[in-house]
Amino acid sequence: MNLAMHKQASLNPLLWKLDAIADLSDQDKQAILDLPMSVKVFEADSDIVRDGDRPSECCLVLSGFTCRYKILSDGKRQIMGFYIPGDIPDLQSLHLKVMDHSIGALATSSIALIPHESLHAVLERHPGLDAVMWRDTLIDAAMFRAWMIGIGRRSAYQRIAHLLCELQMRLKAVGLAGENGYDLPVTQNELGDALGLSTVHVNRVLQDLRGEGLIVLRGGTLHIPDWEALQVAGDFDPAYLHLKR
Amino acid sequence: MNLAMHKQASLNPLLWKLDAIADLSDQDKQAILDLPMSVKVFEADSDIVRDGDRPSECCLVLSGFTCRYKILSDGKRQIMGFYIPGDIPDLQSLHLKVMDHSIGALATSSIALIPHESLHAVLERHPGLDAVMWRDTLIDAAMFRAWMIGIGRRSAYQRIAHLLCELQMRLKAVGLAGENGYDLPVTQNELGDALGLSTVHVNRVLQDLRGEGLIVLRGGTLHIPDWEALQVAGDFDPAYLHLKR
DNA sequence: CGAAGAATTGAAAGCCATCAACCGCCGTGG
DNA sequence: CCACGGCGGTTGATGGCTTTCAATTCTTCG
Repeated sequence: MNLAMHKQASLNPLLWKLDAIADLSDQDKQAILDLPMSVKVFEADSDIVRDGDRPSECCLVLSGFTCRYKILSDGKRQIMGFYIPGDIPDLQSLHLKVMDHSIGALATSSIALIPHESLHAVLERHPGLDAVMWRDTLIDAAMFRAWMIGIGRRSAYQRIAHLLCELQMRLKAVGLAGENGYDLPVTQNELGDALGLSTVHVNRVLQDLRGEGLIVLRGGTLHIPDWEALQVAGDFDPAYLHLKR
Repeated sequence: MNLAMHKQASLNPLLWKLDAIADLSDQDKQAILDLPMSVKVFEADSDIVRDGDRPSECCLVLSGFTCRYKILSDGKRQIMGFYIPGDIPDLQSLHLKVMDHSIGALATSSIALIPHESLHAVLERHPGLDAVMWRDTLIDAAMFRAWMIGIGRRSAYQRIAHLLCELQMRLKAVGLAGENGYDLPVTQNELGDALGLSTVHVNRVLQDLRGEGLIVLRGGTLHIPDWEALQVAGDFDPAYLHLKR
């Protein structure tokens, strides 16, 4: 990647993200940079795409923090994933016309909207990109599976540790985490909805993790004093993220 | 679909399945029928693909009953999905080189093995098929999400009802379920591993479901006396399966 | 008929949810 | 400048769904 492209990459977290999961040719990268998109800012707690929608564009997270969630008939919410800059949480809408869940902003987020037709056209002309995008949705599915395993078979303590590990890896891949910590603009209530736990229990387990010296979490900033130990506590194996390094 | 093709379709459950989730051209169908494949029979409780493998072929279920699962470091097993004739549980291996979980046979199953290179070649020449296959993996991901919601936010009673509903819909789509029931060659232990429940609790909840008159389950055969009621009990909405009808 | 696996039952314990209250921070407005 | 209001975080008590352990019955099949 030459200097000019590097500069553009910093403007486009999508390239950072794709670079972390696959090898892209320069033509493919340029094609991405040439994609038409309109940028829109979403306030915290607002919906970007709603359950039942038939989107005609995909949303690329440029900054902020978003999540995939669904509201059940009894009002409970299950968050199924957190999406950070570089992610396209509704890439699937390219091939699944009706949304079966919602995408929402947890913090103020700027979102690039890319028309389906533009994406389809680019993917058709760049088979390599098509493969990478497919791969991205497959990694998304792998994260669902990891999440499922956590909810199904791990204790609350392990689950939270695992989630914090996953975010560390993913945020670092797009340059948004340091070696041992990151900003986590997520409430304990939202963590609970993500992990299938009550807010109260999340609070208590976080205190346990703090007590063990595994995390320092204050004011939306997470510090991980001992990365190895946290991985062990969360039974975390990053293989499922399918990152290149 | 003309008569000749219909006949071949009965030989290839994959066509039935794809027909249920997308519109295929006759050329696309023929391309699928022309795929080279070798058939292999797997005994119950044997692995078809293993965690850590780097498959060079995809496995298409022709008959039997298989599942996707992962063993945790403490020995617990989480089953992440059941796969039935017409499904290609490791289609993802086309773009994710290393398996992050295993595929196993729950009942004796005949599996068609299709070389990656053949699939890649066909998908390249048939963009429509490429889209359908991508769509298939996206529906797989949607099932993970539905599963996750169940484990995270639904009671054991709802979860089991929901799973039985899902299988009814999917089996019917490939002609393996009647209007109100199907063969379910799955032990209560396996149901538990799928739903994040203990065997004992699965047993008790099944008795509850029987007591409510929602299911009749004996000797691996499930009968659903009141389909509507079971859907309500499981809070089941088939939208996530993205079936055409 | 015997053995192995699957289903079932009972009792006890534990993790986590629920309910309810209180604290602390921070932005707003008088 | 300080009171107010709201949200997020924290704490305590209680209860229930589910697990675990253990033992028994039922099924299937060689």
